[in-house]
Amino acid sequence: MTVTIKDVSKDAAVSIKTVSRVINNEANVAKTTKEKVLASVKKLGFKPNKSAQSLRSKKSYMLALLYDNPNKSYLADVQSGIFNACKSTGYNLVIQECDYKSNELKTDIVKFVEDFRIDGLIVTPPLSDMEDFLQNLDNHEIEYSVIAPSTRKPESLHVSSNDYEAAYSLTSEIIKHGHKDIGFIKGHPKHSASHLRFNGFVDAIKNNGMRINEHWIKQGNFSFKSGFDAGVEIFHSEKIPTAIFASNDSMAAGIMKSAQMKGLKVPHELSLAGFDDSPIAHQIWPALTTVKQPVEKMAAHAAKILIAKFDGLAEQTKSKEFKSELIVRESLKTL
Amino acid sequence: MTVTIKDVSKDAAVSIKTVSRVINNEANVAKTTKEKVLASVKKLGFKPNKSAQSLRSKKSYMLALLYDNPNKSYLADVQSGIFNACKSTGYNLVIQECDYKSNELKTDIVKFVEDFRIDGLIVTPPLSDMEDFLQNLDNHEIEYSVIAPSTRKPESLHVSSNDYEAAYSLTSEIIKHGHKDIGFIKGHPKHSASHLRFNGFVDAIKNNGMRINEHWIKQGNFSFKSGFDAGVEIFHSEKIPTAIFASNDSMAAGIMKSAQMKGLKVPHELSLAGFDDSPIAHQIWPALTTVKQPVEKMAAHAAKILIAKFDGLAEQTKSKEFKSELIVRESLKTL
DNA sequence: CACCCCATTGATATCGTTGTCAAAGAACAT
DNA sequence: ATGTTCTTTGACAACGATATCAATGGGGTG
Repeated sequence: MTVTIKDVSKDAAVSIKTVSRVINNEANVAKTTKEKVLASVKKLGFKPNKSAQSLRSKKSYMLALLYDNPNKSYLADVQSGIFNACKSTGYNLVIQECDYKSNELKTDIVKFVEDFRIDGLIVTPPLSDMEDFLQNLDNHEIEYSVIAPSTRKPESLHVSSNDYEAAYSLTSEIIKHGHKDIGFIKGHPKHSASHLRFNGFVDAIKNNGMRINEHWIKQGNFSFKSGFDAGVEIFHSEKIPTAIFASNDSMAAGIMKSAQMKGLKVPHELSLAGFDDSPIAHQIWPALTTVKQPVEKMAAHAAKILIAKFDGLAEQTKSKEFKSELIVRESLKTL
Repeated sequence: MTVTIKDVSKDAAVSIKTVSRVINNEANVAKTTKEKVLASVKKLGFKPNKSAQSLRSKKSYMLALLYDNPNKSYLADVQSGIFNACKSTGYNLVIQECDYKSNELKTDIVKFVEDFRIDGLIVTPPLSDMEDFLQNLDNHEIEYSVIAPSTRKPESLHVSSNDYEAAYSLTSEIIKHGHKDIGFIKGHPKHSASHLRFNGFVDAIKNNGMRINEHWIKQGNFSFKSGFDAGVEIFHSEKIPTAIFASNDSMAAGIMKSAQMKGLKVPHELSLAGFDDSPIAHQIWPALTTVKQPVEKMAAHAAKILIAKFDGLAEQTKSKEFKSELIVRESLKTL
């Protein structure tokens, strides 16, 4: 038989309400009572029944992760971070794929939250960049935590990364290696990270007294293929850059493929840099110079602050910016 | 306010028990009554409260996915398949990472299942190959469905793939391309797929009247690095093969890296083949010849048969073998 | 000492379902 | 017509927690 709150109350010789108070860490329980109850809980191996708690307290103890088509390793890292944060909190995670282009997205998600009684959402790019989508959640009083949003009110829950600074310093690093002709592949235009990374690149170029060559700036969408296509275009032109900075690793890998097909040797004739430190970055040769973001930690924090808010731990409900790490690998060569 | 079974019963002018019968598809409800109730359910937009159902029926409606360190894209595919299968069934998924080497694994998982009242498990390699682990689940009357197990009793729930046949036909394909000197990198020894793939390779070689060169058979563990190391070893020897078949794509990519570092041109001087059709297979150049398994479909089926069993749908509770697809890409060249 | 206040505790109702069991009526056999 | 069985239905208890609200008692205040 499973142990219930009743068994504990009998063992500790208190009422079930007092046991409930103890396991919910409520105030106004005498220290001795609390200890007595905790001893019984431990002795009997009591675990509160989630369904009963949920039914009575009208909380589902479920978070949902909203995503639209990120790369699989990013998604896996995000999930893994959230799962770790949920562990031992009693919260669980469900995963919900979305279509950011859908007209019904807003209403679908509200319906989803209501149908499943989801307590809170964790929103990832590019949904995190859709101001009206987030506003709609606010209107329906749905709680959420955003990963890497473009702009957010200070009181909203969010985690961000220093994309601009990271792109700036990666660009500076490329320049330090002697490169003057540098191409750039932009990311998906709906992701705010795309713009931050591009701005970091542009400013680093300008602050080093160099100029942008528009022919070497291509629009991508974070996919391998878009990188490949951009590479084909660039290598087709008369003069080609000595280095290309792609807004993520998949696109950098795409460029590498197009370069190699063209017979261009990386890094001897072309240096490359990516962003994200995805698995592919070190599974190709030469390995990619890139920027590693603590995605897992960011996701964990996003979940943590959301749960902290539910549990009324105001002091732990702090949005935060995470620092990235520059990783220089073989694909970047000194000219 | 949310709509409850009581509201429906009032609207349909029946008892709550009858509504319950209808939404649970129980037998012995008159057709007209059923229609009446369903109309009210639809009209009011009633959704049963999971917590209440769960509390009363002692089912959690939660499945757990057990895994130990697969590659992220495999994990993502498995999850995605299961989530799709769960959709509209009312079941949810939690993800549980395991350490297959841990001594406490068996007891930990039993405890996990009991603590969280998990209804059933979906077990992936290499846990699916640990006969004693599965036996322990049987002993504790824990329901589960296994993905790609080595050997299973016919009455157990499992999905499998034709690893042996796929490896056999990929090897035959390599031979058809004129290769006689073929190396092989084995996968993780604890995964039954490793042995199936190796056996398929060996038999294809023998049935084509050729011989295995032991120097070109290396033990790997499915990781990129193990492939790279195996490549370094092989290319170090006097005579090198004209083709290498690695038991998965990561290792094939590792070999490609070691080949390229050695100055060996793929595929002109060395043909390569992998297995799994991971993203990396077509994100490197030349793209890998490989075998694609319908991982997502397999995982979905594993979940489906488990849920079908819970719901008493015996006829849908059928284990199944899935066929793989050979994908020939640039890394395999005719000699 | 009388009073009030606040901290602590418990009895009981309640959340929204499903399980139990019995009743009512239809159908069938004798 | 009567008894028996089967189908259909409902009243009410139960699942295991939290919420409400009242009771208790110790401590401080005038």
